[in-house]
Parts: sequence; structure tokens; C-alpha cells
Amino acid sequence: MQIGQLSKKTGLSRDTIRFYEKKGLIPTALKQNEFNSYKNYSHETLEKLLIIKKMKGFGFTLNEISDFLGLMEFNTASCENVSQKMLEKVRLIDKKMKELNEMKSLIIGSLDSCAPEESKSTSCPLVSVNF
Amino acid sequence: MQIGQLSKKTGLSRDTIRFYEKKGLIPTALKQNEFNSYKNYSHETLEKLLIIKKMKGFGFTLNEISDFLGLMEFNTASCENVSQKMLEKVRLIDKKMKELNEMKSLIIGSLDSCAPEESKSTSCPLVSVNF
DNA sequence: CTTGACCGTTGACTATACTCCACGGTCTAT
DNA sequence: ATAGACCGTGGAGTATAGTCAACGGTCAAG
Repeated sequence: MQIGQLSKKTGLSRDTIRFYEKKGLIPTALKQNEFNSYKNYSHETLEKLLIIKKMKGFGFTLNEISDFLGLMEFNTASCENVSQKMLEKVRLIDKKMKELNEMKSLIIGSLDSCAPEESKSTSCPLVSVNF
Repeated sequence: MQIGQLSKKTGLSRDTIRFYEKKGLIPTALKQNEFNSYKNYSHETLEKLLIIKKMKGFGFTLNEISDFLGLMEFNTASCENVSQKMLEKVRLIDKKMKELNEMKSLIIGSLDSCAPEESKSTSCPLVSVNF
């Protein structure tokens, strides 16, 4: 099928599909016929794009999704391998949440040197330098 | 003082300081004298850079830090205003953590359709398309 | 005078995930 | 024949937060 149909079936723009093609996430399609240079995308490419959308919905980056597609390509997309990558992402998310929590704690802890109820002064200790 | 000294006192590279100057986080310094075009940074600029470092340590972006510096510039850096912006960042962090939690839940929920213990198949339902 | 370090400026580059534009070609309905 | 939509390609742009290189000038110690 042509890129316009692919776009309709996947909900991705033509430019996005071309971008993914360029990035190697989907195979470069072959020319449709000798009269023009239109590409003919396969049903397998359609399936890959739907998987890409699904994984993006889970929060995976395109590089991470590329790893999944690599598993499929080498016939190693077993539930064991796939779940392992999923759990790896969960660990990354956990790590990010921990970092955010630490940030939050630092900010809330820093508010100890604040006195919001006092009348307005123009020099909160948080934005002044203590020597 | 010259940019080299500023760099030493703040721990920021010369390029970083010039980058902040260009972004308007610190004022453009005046020429030191008529014999060269070296800049002369003020002690106030040193203080601003230390505050920038402090806020970056809390996880604020340069745009958010610019807001703090704006408060100082307009003499409105009261504890009320500053703590308000700090708490605003805490809310952003909370929102991000919620999004990450949802991502995590989606991923873990999706593992329901996985059967990692089964013998290796090459087609985990998570990376195949259900029509 | 020479050398090494300093200074200033401008532009390019890094990664991410697209989006848009310009240009030229093709297709199809009217 | 024409117009509007489609197609392909290459390049530029978006924001973030710097980092690096190239080029030319200045400073100070030896």
C-alpha cells in the first residue's frame, strides 16, 4: 500500500512514517512500479507501525522500541525476552521517580529557610547568597 | 572580575557563563578598559551564578530559574513569592511522577498477556498485532 | 621577542521526535 | 487540458543545555 493509506491505517503522519523509515525502524519500501517512484509498503510494515504506536503509548523511546523490533527480526521475541525488556523499562521509570522524589525532598527541605507568613521582604534567603 | 575568575569561583565553565549571558540569565558585562575588550563581571553577577547553580541543583530548568532571577530584579523575591514558585515546581514533579506511575502500570498490566515461563516461542503477544 | 595562557565572538554540534517547506514529479476526476 | 491531491527527497527548524572549534586579539613572564 502507499504511504497515504499507511498513514490512515496507523494514525501516523506521512512525515512520521518517513522519519521512522529513515531511522531504520521500518524497512525501506520498494518502488511500486516503473511509471513512478511511489513506494509500496507491506502489511508487515503496517504491523510494525502499530507495534511502535503501542510501545510509544507505554512510554518507550524510539531507541528502546528499536530493540523490540530487533527481537522480532531475529525471531527472539519470546515472552521471556519481551517481559525482560518491559521490566527493564519499569526499572528505569522507578529510577526516574526516585530522582524526582529526591528533587522534591530537596525543594521542600529548602523551604525550611523560608518564612512565607512574614510581611513581604524582598530578600528571601533562598535566592540570596550565604557567605 | 574577568570570566576566568568567575569560572573559578562558581565552578561553571567559561562557555557556560557566556551561554547564560547570551540567554539573559546574567547581565552582559561591560568592557574592562580601553586597551582590550575583556569584560568585567560584577560581584552581583557572581551571586546570581551561585543562585543559578543552587536552583539547578533543585532540578529547576534555566527558564524556571530565569523567573526567580526576575523576582529578584523587581524586588519581589519575598518568601511568599519564592515558596510559591518552589511549590509550583513540586506540583510539576508530582505530575511527572503520576505520569511515570501510569506508564509503569500500563507496562506491568500489559505483562498479563505474557507467559515468560512457557518455553521459548518467537511471538510474544505484546509484540504482535491483534486484529 | 617569544610563548603560553587568557579573552571575545560566531557558528556548528550533540540527542530526541517530529514538523514543515521547497521543489519537482504523478495521478485522477472534471 | 487542468486542478487538486498525492508522492519522494533533502534540508531546515523546534527546545534544552551546554560544548567545542576556529579565528583573531591581548597579557605577562622569561
